[in-house]
Amino acid sequence: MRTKTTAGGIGGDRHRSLLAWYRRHRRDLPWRRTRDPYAILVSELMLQQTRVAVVEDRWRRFLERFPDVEALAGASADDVLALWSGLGYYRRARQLHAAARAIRDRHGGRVPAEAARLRELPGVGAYTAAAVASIAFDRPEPPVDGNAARVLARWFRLRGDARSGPAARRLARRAAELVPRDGGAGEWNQALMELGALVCLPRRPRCGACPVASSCGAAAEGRPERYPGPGRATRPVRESVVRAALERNGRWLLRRNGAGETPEGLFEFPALPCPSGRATPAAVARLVERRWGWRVEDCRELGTVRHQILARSILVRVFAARVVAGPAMPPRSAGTFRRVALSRLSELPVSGATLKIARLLARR
DNA sequence: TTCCGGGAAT
DNA sequence: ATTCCCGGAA
Repeated sequence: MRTKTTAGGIGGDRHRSLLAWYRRHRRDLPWRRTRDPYAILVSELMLQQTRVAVVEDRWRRFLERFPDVEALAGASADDVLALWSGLGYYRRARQLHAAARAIRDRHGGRVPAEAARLRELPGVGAYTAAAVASIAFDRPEPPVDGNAARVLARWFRLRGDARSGPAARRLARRAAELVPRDGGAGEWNQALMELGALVCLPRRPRCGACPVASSCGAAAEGRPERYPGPGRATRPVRESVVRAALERNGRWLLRRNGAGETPEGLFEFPALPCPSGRATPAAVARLVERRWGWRVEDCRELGTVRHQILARSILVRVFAARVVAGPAMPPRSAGTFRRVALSRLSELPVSGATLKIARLLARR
């Protein structure tokens, strides 16, 4: 049983080693160069379930477009979603938008500093509330993200599902014990998460480079990758779908997903109700005409695109064709369509799969 | 080519 | 317990 000694307590050797490592090795991320709570809130919302490398560029563009709470709160949902295109989990964008409006309407336009108040904002859970409170306001709150959970699980040999249940509670308690109470909470929390991101890796931890390996329980056991415990259980089911890229006068027809279709409200190349295995250019051309009334020429299979929607792994077969006759827009019952040039795709909210298909079309 | 990591809401 | 996505490591 590891007991809490002076050396291991707050301000002791463990803290000093990790903080020294962090100051030396921390990545120069754009949101670490600002103290603006709004900018930090945006970064944390984006970083939920999304890697740093992807978020970096998106965060810059998002803040350029919506530099403060007021700008975001006053924006349209479509504009916010357009800046989010390809990031996935589009609910986060709607929630961030709603959070900005709540901050404007209920907090006088200032991001609240209390974790409890932050927690009330849409899209802000326990982790994000603690992260913003500590990083932007230096409150002694302990955010436990996947990285911190893994570091703590190994450090203190806490096994089990880190995402919920008793193991998650033990991790939260440890994190709360460790966070400095009189300054430096944000720095400490980021150090813990950075260690998880750079050194205490899920599969092949680099214990040789770890500043706290000498006090790490899992490293002492020699099998650190066994912590925290079992991860995802189910394997994704494989599916296949056919989508039509229809061009008319240099513009492509996109359909907006309706209620119940995911991702809801985003534009995608329209799907066809065709058993993917039997899709041929002729069959696709026939379906397009029957479904939307468009007569097409030069129908051919352009290629395939893969994407994941949680439990499903979807293979998209893309057929491209030129519309030569038919209505400007299909009947209302077929959904909402829009004609858009590839160069203007970034102005619309679109899914990642749509961006992939657009890349396919661009280098045709 | 497959596999895996990563928060919040309901 | 289930739903939401994507990119990069293996």
